[in-house]
Formats: sequence, structure tokens, C-alpha cells
Amino acid sequence: MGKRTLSPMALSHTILAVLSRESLSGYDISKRFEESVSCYWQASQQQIYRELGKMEQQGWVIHETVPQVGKPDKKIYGITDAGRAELLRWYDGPTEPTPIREDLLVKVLAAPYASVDVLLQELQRRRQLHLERLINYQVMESKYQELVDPPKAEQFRYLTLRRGMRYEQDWIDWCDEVLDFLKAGEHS
Amino acid sequence: MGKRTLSPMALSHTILAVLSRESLSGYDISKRFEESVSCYWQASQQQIYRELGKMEQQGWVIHETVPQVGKPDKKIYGITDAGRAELLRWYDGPTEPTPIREDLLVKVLAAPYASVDVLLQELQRRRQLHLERLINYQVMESKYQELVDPPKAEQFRYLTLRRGMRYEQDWIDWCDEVLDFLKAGEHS
DNA sequence: AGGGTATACTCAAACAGTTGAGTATGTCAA
DNA sequence: TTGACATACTCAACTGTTTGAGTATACCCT
Repeated sequence: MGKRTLSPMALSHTILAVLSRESLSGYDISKRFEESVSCYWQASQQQIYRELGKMEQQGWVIHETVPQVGKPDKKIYGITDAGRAELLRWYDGPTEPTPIREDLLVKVLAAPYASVDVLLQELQRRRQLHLERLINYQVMESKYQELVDPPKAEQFRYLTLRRGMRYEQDWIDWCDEVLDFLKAGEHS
Repeated sequence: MGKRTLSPMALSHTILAVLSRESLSGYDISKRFEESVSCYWQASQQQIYRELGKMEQQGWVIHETVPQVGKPDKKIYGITDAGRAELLRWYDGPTEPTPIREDLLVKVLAAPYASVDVLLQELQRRRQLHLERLINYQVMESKYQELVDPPKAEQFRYLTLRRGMRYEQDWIDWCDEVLDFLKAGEHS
């Protein structure tokens, strides 16, 4: 007797959305999550395999095992009609903003009682990390812009990338704002 | 035998950071999380009380019960020396970007196989929600700007609010981008 | 009485996510 | 042989978070 009345379970719906376009092996799904899905959904390989197992039990996906030479067999997962129906059912519901839990900002709050130098270095490290992500997304963007007459699905996928790029730029901008504040020495 | 070697536990450290400045009742801590902490850390009331109990067992905080007239007794929590040491220990470690899991973006990805009208309405709803949050933060910002010679802690707290404001503005901008795309009918 | 609000706090169950640790097949280099 | 990498997949334990459901004191309104 579950106590939950709502079941967001958006990882499975993310997988369903990815499979809507084409069937993929579990490994290739995992690769998608490292690449084009990474700007809006993070999931580990273990999580994905586990979820696929559950989704198959629920009849949303089905797999066929394909033997390979020199490599292990792979399981190609495809979405079922029930899976498409489930995706549409979920799609009609509301979305919720992701709960925000930013430990870097907790450190900003604690900085008056701690070492501002440590914070400064962490801000620089984080700025660099977000810059690298942005650059990676910009490389992906340039590939979208090479498409001459992109299919509808590609256009929508591009919009998800745009969000990722804005998010990383936003982080860089905020880091710069805090770094400027710290370097101006106004806290001394 | 725990399998974990790392223990981020940043909720407790957020509470420690909040208590660094002043002792507060559990209820008031919860109120802080609804207000000034909300732009960088979300936690439920239950979660906060539970965490305070754990933190007290670990000696990081201590409470005194204060009887009140017409209201239940309240527990005022204060940070201990051990709590301050724990906060500093944690402070020196690296931060990690929050894992991103945005169901609205999954819906953008699924939109070619579903109703674009539903997406359009959801984007407008979300835009409104993020605008309301931004306006709320702007009200908070104007209070910071009334301070003539703000203490250091207030200046750092203001920087956390700046992040919240940028984040909400970023969402609004992205929603506008997608709405423009949908309304231009380029997906037809 | 019931419903709403506020101040104050607590218990329980379920679940999604994280971490650790593998498995199988193969290639290449030191 | 070992270590690194790639393609492919699986199991187990733990934990933070969410959801549901309260508790206590009081006030106000229908």
C-alpha cells in the first residue's frame, strides 16, 4: 500500500521521451544522458539500467537482445504503445521547478565566519567548471546550426540545449559578481 | 558498515550557517528557509526538525526550551563550538554543482510527439511562477538596499539573493525564447 | 461544530538517487 | 601480466527527500 499519490518518476519519462524517436541499447541511452540529455537531466548508468528494468515490467518498453561479435550482447530497448500512452499521460500534468540546493551559496552565507580566501578559490574553480560546460554546449550548438532543414524533434532538442547554455552562463555571471565583490575588498 | 565515504549533508551545514549569526527556534529556522534561504536551499519543516535532532545528538547544536504564554513551548537552538568547527571543516571542501533534473525540459523534448498547446500553456504558467518569485526577491533586495552600513554578513547574504534573482530571470528569458519559437509557428 | 489561520513540534513509510562493487568481451601498451 | 580504455550490463546497501499524518495551544469566523 504505497503512501504516494503522485508519481513524478521523471527519469522513466525522460527515457521514454528519448526512445520516442528511436530504439536504443541501454548503453546508448546512457551515452545520451552523458551528452544531449546532460543539460537537463542527470542520471547514472546504474540508475538507467535499473529504471529500464522497471519500465519493462510495467510494459512501457520492450527489449530484444542482439548478439555481437567481440562485444557483449546488447539489449535494444523500444517504446511500446503503452509507453507512448504513459508519456502522453505524464506530459499533460504540471511541471515543478527543481528544488534548489546549492552548497556553494551556503558557503557564501558562512564566509563571514570562515576563510574568504577559500571561498574565492572555490568560486574560481566553479567558474572554470561552468565555463568548460558552456564551451562543450557551444560545440554541440554549432552542430545543430549545421543542420539545413532540421526535423521538428531536432528543433525542440536545440531548445533544451539553449537552456543548458543559459544556465551555465548565468553561473559564470554570478561567480564574476561575487569575485568582483571579494576582490574589491569591500568585505574588509 | 556504511558504504559511503563522503557525507555532504549540506542541510545540516546550511542550518549551522544560519545559526552562526544568531540562535533561533526550530520554527524560526523553518521560516528562514521559506524566506531568505529559499533562493539557494529548499527543505521541508519535517526535514529541518529531524536534522536538528540529529545535529544535537552530534553535539553541533544545543537547545533550551522556553515556555510561552498562549503558545506551545519553543526550543531555541544555538550552535556549539563543535558545530562551528564542523561548519569550518565542511567549508574547506569542494562544492558540487546541483544535479539538474528539469521535467519541463523533458516535456520540450517530448513535444514533437505530444500536444504543443499543452507545452505552450505550461511554459506560460512557469514563466508566471518564476516572475512571481523574482518580484518577491526584488522586494527582499530593496530591503537590503535600505541598509546604510550593512554588516559583512548581510553583504554576503545579499550575494545569495543575487543568485536567486539571476536564476529566476534566466528561467523567464528561456521561457520567452521557447514561447517565441512556438508562437512563430516554426514548428509547423 | 467545522474550517481557516498562527505558533510550535513529531513520527512513519516510501522512493529516487548515490555510492560501491562488480560482471562479460575485447584491444592496446608497458 | 597489469593497467587503461571501450562496449555492454547488474547487484547491493545506504541516504536524503518527499509524502502523509499527525500532535499541542490559541484565535477568528461561519
